[in-house]
Amino acid sequence: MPNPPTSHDVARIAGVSQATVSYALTGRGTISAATRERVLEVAESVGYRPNLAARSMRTRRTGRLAVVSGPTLDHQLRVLVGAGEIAAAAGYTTETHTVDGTIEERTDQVRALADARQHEGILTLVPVLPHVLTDVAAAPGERDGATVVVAEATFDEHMRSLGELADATAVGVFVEALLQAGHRRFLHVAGPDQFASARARRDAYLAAIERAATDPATADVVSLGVVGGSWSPEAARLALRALPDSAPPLAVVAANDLLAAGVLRGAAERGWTAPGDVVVTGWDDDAVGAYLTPSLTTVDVDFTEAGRRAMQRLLAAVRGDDPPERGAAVARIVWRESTGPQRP
Amino acid sequence: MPNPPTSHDVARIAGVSQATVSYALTGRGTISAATRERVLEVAESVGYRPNLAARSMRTRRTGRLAVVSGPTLDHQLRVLVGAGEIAAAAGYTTETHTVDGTIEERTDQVRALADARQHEGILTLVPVLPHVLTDVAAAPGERDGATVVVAEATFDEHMRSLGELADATAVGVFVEALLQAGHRRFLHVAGPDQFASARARRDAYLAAIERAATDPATADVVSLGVVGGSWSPEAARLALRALPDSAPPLAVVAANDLLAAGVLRGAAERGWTAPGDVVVTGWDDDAVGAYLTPSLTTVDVDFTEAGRRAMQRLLAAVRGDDPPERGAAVARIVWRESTGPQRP
DNA sequence: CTGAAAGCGCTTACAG
DNA sequence: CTGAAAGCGCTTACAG
Repeated sequence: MPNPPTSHDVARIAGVSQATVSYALTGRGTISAATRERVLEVAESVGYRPNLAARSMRTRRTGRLAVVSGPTLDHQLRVLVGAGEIAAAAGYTTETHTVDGTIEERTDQVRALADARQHEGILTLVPVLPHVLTDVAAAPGERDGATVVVAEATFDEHMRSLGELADATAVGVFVEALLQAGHRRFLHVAGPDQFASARARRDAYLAAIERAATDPATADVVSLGVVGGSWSPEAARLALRALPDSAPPLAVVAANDLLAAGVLRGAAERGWTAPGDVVVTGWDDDAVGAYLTPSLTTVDVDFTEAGRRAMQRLLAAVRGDDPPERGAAVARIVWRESTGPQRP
Repeated sequence: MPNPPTSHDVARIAGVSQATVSYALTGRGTISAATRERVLEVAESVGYRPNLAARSMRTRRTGRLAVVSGPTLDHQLRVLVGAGEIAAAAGYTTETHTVDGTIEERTDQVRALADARQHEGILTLVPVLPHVLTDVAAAPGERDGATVVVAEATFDEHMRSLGELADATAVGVFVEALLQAGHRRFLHVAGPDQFASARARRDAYLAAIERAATDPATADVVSLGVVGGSWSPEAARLALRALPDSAPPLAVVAANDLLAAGVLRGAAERGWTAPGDVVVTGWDDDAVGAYLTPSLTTVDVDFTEAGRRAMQRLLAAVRGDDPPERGAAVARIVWRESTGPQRP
């Protein structure tokens, strides 16, 4: 068969009109059960598949969603899996688009994708400026049929990030537990400032230290400051090397496991023991981290679940439904050797 | 504007027929430069975007490609980035689909995707049975307009895997270099058998040992066998724990960095030094691996480049061109501390 | 309950 | 060089 069968072919074979075939497949018109069954049988037997381009032209629905990610984040594949799962269950296909550059450039690229109107909705995993985002509070009718754009992480008016993956409350838990265990000298190895998650963890660290300083029981806390500013473990290693000999005993809160690994390496190179002279926490539950010596205390983030939730928010926006309620946190602390024997 | 402008709207404003607008945009018909320019100006000014569903219905081309991946492989995001880059440059959009299950189930899922005929081509990164793959040697005209399916990794008649990412020649280099450095006792920690790459590395290990045994200079080589069979570092750690006390000095070829980390941990737990009692090699150039103590000798795989090449093969097949020539290897050995001071 | 017909927005021979 | 017209394969009021 040179061309795939169309609804006309099915109609001819089933001895009905083409419209009847359409009704049988969409289940929309009024049609007798017997006719529907016969049509569906014929459709099945000839391997009929509706031409989605034609359907889309009539319905003005494309059934396509786009997920925008950055070029490098390893964990985003898991987010994509979760998002794709939910979208598929709702009858949508998802396409992945990669954007890069400054936040303005990324925003422009998302805007261009939305203007192409090929998708019913766009979920962006990379932060973009809020002006491209759809006002989900507005009635769907007021949206001009424009593509709905929803972000996993976005910025509030203070450029603080919002979104599941930017939740940094575990940092406060780390600091408090380490204070409880007797630690008083702290250091934060931060990620790059452009990353919402990195900023959130840094801010949470500074807030936790400030809280500790205010509490009479821990007023003798001292922060050696915030170092780093990239996801490079080399920067973390060098930061450790640059510390004064008097630094230990030291508690380091690293913005992720990679930086924590750099910290451990730097400490080892100076002959500092871990978790003796230096304790350290990471983030992401990197698979290798559990097999470091000492194994890494970290935050296990359920990226797949975060992807599912983000997609649920997008779907709700596309349909004009109320946004789903926020679920339980997707982050869970995993205590291991790098913070010493104490557990909260 | 309630609906986006169509070519009719542009035609009306520009004072030409709708067909002329189409010619101006596709650059296909015979049309005066002046008219074309005027039409393009109007199109630009009203923000005209061709309706791709309508275009697709006429041209029978969708401009869409699909990339099929598994649900878990972290590195595949980089492959996707490379593949998407090439596809976008060729004017295609790429969609990501995830399949799971046995090889038969995955094959069926790819088949269903192809049968839907929504894509001009499908690139599968997960191995599938060869019968879904398009015979790229056949003339495009003989393909019935069916969706072209190309695999990154596939199986030859001996179920050996083919494809950039299954190239395991670095294993032979590891074994030879370690033999040269005086090592004679070897162990392979294998990945899961379902993975083409894992099988390729295991086979390359066995072949290298056999070669060494044949060579008079290294005939005293002894392999303690092949252990493991999953990507779990825990399995690797336990494998080390299960070794006899007499195992060292031992050279371990692990199927990836994660397993190598498990090996190092297991060795440390037994009080074996690395790279003294035990040397180990990994694979993938995991970011944390470089900061382990000892840092991990590994294989840096350019996943993005592998993705680019795979997509180039798909595009060639879609267009009916000859497949592109195989480029230089995408894998590069990175020697670090875990194999000791010797370098080949 | 079923069918004839219009129309979604394009591309492309064909006529002028 | 330009336009009128057909048609890609659907969905959906509307008439019977």
